[in-house]
Amino acid sequence: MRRTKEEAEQTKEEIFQAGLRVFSRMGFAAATIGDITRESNYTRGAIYWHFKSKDAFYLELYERVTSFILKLIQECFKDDKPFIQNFRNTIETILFRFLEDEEWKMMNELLMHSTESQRFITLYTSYHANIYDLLAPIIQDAMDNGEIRKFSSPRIVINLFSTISKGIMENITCHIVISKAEIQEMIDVVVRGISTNLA
Amino acid sequence: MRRTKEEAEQTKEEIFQAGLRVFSRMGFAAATIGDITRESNYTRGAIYWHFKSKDAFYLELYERVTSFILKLIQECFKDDKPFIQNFRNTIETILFRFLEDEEWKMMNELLMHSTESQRFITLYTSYHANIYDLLAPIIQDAMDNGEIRKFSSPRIVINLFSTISKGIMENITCHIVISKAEIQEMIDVVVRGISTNLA
DNA sequence: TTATACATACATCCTGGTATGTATGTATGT
DNA sequence: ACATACATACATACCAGGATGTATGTATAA
Repeated sequence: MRRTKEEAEQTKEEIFQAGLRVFSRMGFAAATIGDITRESNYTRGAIYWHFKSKDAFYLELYERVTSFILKLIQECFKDDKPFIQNFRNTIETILFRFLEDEEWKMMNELLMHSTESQRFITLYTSYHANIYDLLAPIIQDAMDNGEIRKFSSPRIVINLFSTISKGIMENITCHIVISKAEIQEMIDVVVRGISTNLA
Repeated sequence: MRRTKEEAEQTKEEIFQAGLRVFSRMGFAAATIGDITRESNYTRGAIYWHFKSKDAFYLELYERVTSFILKLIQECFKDDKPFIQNFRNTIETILFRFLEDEEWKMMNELLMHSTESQRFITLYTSYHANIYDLLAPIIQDAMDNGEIRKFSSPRIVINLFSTISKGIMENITCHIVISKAEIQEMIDVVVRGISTNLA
């Protein structure tokens, strides 16, 4: 039953991939070792041979994913093109790849730990729909008035609205931003970005 | 042991509040009914009297919180001031309150289901620190060059970078945005916002 | 008295972790 | 070259703890 070193490496890799899928799909707490065995077609023995515990597994996976993503960002900014161009390129690369590359998507979802349970995504979607119904006409007016630039849909502005709110909240939760002044600077950027004329 | 109707309502409210604290702190999967009993000083019997199941409890809490937040947004946009002013005001209100009002903070964290486990927040913080170390000098250069506006710290731009990335990713996950064109429009807003000159 | 508003006790299931079994690669002495 | 001893790479079985949900007990409002 003993495999060669290469085979064992392969096994660990398969378990890794299965763990990635499971954790990104279900979140850390909801995911069980049993889920990973089913996803990987290996047994608990294999998983506990390669990883000390569920925590350790998650940590290793997390670290691996972060380092991978950091490397990508690093490479995106390596060119000595103008900053703005690099900035735009990097985000586009990250996001377009998120649309197309399933593994990349899972890696990022793991980092965001935002889909704690797929079961509740519909909840959030409907919440967002409510926000949309509320703000869409207001934003449409503002676009028609020429107060803000004309976007393809009010949804763009609404998404920016919720994105920036949630993003800053999460920064606060993780003790990254704390001052009101900083918050205002970040809001200013978006306001300036959607305005027709500069402040 | 039977209470009056008002007392029962009060009990349910206390359980609600305790559930809010527990779910926002630990996430849905990790939180247990036992945690809520300890937080509320009521027993499992009380909780299962007022709520059909753990799922049902969470759903009711979620709905209650979303409707509360929606109402606040609604009120913020009620004034017929210029849109931009309302927009800025609303986000500021939401975020400043997030800094100051503990219950408000918990309600939003519940919606974000972003703090699945407080145990791992340090992980994310350190990940963010790595991104900071990587991008801070690049952004400082761009500010010095006059390529982008001078912010109080490179952190502002970095936070915008990660905020917008994660925000759009989550929109994709929840099937809210899907086209590349929409993504580009959103990125454009931030790029325009940080640029020294308009596109 | 009866429905209510809980508290208590219980039944069942599931999870993480561990102990054990076992087949096989691999290093080593001869 | 080859037998042997051991480490490795898992699979299987098991266990203690804890989780949800339910059944039951009970005091009291109505």
